[in-house]
Amino acid sequence: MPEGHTIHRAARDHHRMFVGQRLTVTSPQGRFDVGAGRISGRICEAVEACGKHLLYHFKAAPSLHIHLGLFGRILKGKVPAGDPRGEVRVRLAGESHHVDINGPTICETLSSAEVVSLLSRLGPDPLRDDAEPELAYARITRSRLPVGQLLMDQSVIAGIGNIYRTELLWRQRVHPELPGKDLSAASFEAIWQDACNLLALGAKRNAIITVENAPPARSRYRERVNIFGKTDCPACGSAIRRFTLATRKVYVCEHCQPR
DNA sequence: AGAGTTGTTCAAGC
DNA sequence: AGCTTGAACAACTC
Repeated sequence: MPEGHTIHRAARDHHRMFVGQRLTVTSPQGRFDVGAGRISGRICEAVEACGKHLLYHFKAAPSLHIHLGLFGRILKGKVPAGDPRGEVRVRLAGESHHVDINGPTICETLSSAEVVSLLSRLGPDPLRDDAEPELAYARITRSRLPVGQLLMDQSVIAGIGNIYRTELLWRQRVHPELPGKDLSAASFEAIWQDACNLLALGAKRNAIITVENAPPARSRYRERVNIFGKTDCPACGSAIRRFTLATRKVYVCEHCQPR
């Protein structure tokens, strides 16, 4: 479910809901230690996203660090909250709403020094205004690895996942197997700018949308994409090739994305 | 019902 | 040092 747009959307929403409030933090299954009031009852000062990482900052307490991984979910409801459904690692309850974090791969507290070290190992995030894209381009041109792999590396760019990497490369007509060191500055610029726009659109619409003039969503799965999971190229009609890159399936139109 | 998946880390080895 | 591979973890849709 989550690429960067999901996490940023949640961070904005939760920021609005929780900042300045005293949060009740519980761990229904007891699989996350919030014991001894480490966070519980503390004032929420900020909610922040960087790439796919979500951070809740508290007054005079460690931060809560969430990473949803491949399967994690964030469920929101009004207080009073009902019984937790599924693997709810942590529940955050404010005055009017509560949030359940289901099945995250990371759910932990971090000191401020640990927060700094987490953020420092992430690459620039197209959805953050403090992003420095030059750092990403420097990393890319330093490597012979395929661009399609580098775009998925969170220490190169934070927030891009498997669908966005496929779609960005198709939209900018770059072959995923192009070695990073051969990516032109112009192509990188275009990919970066496109990522900024698409991720922002995704956060706004709560769905990955990479096609122009997307019609309203019909099903629950609301993603609207060009070649991800498809068999034919919408631009030229030729067959889409799929193969594994960085342990994930990537799609390419060999005609529109020449090597 | 079972396969597939919008992710990451770690360790070991080349 | 740069890179590759595999295992482990998890929730939901079709």
